[in-house]
Amino acid sequence: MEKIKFDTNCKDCEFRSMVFDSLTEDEFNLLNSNKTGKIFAKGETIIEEGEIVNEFFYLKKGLVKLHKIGTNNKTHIINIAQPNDFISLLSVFYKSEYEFSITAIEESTICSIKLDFLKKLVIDNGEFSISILEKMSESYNNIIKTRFVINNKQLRGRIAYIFLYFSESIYKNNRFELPLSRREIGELINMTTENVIRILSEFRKDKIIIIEGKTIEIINMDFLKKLSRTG
Amino acid sequence: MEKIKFDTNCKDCEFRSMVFDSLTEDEFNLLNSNKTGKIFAKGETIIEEGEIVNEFFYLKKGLVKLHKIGTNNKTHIINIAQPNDFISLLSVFYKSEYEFSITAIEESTICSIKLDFLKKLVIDNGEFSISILEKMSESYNNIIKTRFVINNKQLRGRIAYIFLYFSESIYKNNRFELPLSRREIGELINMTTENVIRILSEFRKDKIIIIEGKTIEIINMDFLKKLSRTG
DNA sequence: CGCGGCTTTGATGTTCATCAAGTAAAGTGG
DNA sequence: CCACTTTACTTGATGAACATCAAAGCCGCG
Repeated sequence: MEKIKFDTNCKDCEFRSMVFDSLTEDEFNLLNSNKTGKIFAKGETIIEEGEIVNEFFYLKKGLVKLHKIGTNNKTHIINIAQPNDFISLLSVFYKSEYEFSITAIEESTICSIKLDFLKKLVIDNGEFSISILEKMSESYNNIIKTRFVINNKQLRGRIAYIFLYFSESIYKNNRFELPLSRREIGELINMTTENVIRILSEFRKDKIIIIEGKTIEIINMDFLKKLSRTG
Repeated sequence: MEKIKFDTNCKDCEFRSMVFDSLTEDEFNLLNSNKTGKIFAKGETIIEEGEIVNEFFYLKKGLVKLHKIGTNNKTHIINIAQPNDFISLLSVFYKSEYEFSITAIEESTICSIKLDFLKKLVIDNGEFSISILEKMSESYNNIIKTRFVINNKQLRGRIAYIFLYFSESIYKNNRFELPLSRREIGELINMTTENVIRILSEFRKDKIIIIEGKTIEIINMDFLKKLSRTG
């Protein structure tokens, strides 16, 4: 089945101001005709690890996870990407194959540009190169820093950290719907499903959060913040 | 005390073929006059976390560690960089301050280029931009992959992995001198000093390695490889 | 309506960090 | 160059944190 194509003019896209602003009028029009927009349903695979890189993707709307199967045959989630993230930046310039799989965890709109065209833009337009370098550094740095922070915490601290992340960085709300299953949360912050659930129950009993299935409401924000800081 | 300056013509540098090859004759001559070479002794700090970024460093010779203090106040080594690595690439295009400290773990020759000049090269020369993007992707990818692999192993597997890394990737020899103390090895692969020592003793007793102070010789390579694979 | 995946709780065992204490090695100052 | 201090290395004992195993309820979906 053909994917639903999403069609719009890049002029209306918030991305323009972020990176593509340095493009000339001509380049911008070319970009417009070289891009494709697609909508992926929750759970749908966008990129499979090992696929040949010939397009460059960015996330316009929705939420996706980057993941990879470890040597122990268990899936690990490396990162959650939000709108405006360049989700395939991590492989594009280095490898001919994607290093990670990418899957939608909410309905997501993905725009893609042919890699050759992107490279041409980089070669032709110096300001644009700098923008891409900055954006790429930022993405990579965030991933490294986040992994670093998570690994420095024990389980309770990791749950606190990730809940604050959802609340503050993604949903900007004390109450939000978890886009991940308990198992996926474990995959994201390196712990077993059982322990995710156990700590959730503990937090519920201690009146730090209210749980209604996938909906989480943070009640004692201070406690979570303290826990996230100290580990 | 002024640092020893190391002076040579970039024409003779192996780097040229790697990245700077795409520069024009003029740009290359400018590079030559904009670069400085310095020699750092073992243990000497090259960059301190938080310092302002205004130079771009690459490692011509030697071995350095990238490290950072975690929330638990313990030092963690993020990466070991080898000759030809662009050791400050990770912060240059994103932040105005370095994210990590960098310290020489062997006598190291570091070449540096003023950041403004590097940015000018990127803007002016499209092919060079692509080289930098590729090199940067590679560095970041390696770090993420290595951290991923290490965290998927238990202690014995981590030691096996890191010894194979020293033996195969750095020293190309079954016998090598460890550039890190036992504590630093722990900082690199996330374990306590005591457990590093314990597992070293265990490997010695099981005739997998011979230890003479800092010198390690791998005897049972197959065992180490198997251990490194399975965890 | 039955099957598989997700969730939950409890019991058990393993892995690893922490604590303690001692030896060896490497700087440091008189 | 020697006494002194500090840092690195080593081993053992203990306990905490966490994974694993087991069992059962729940829900959605074909």
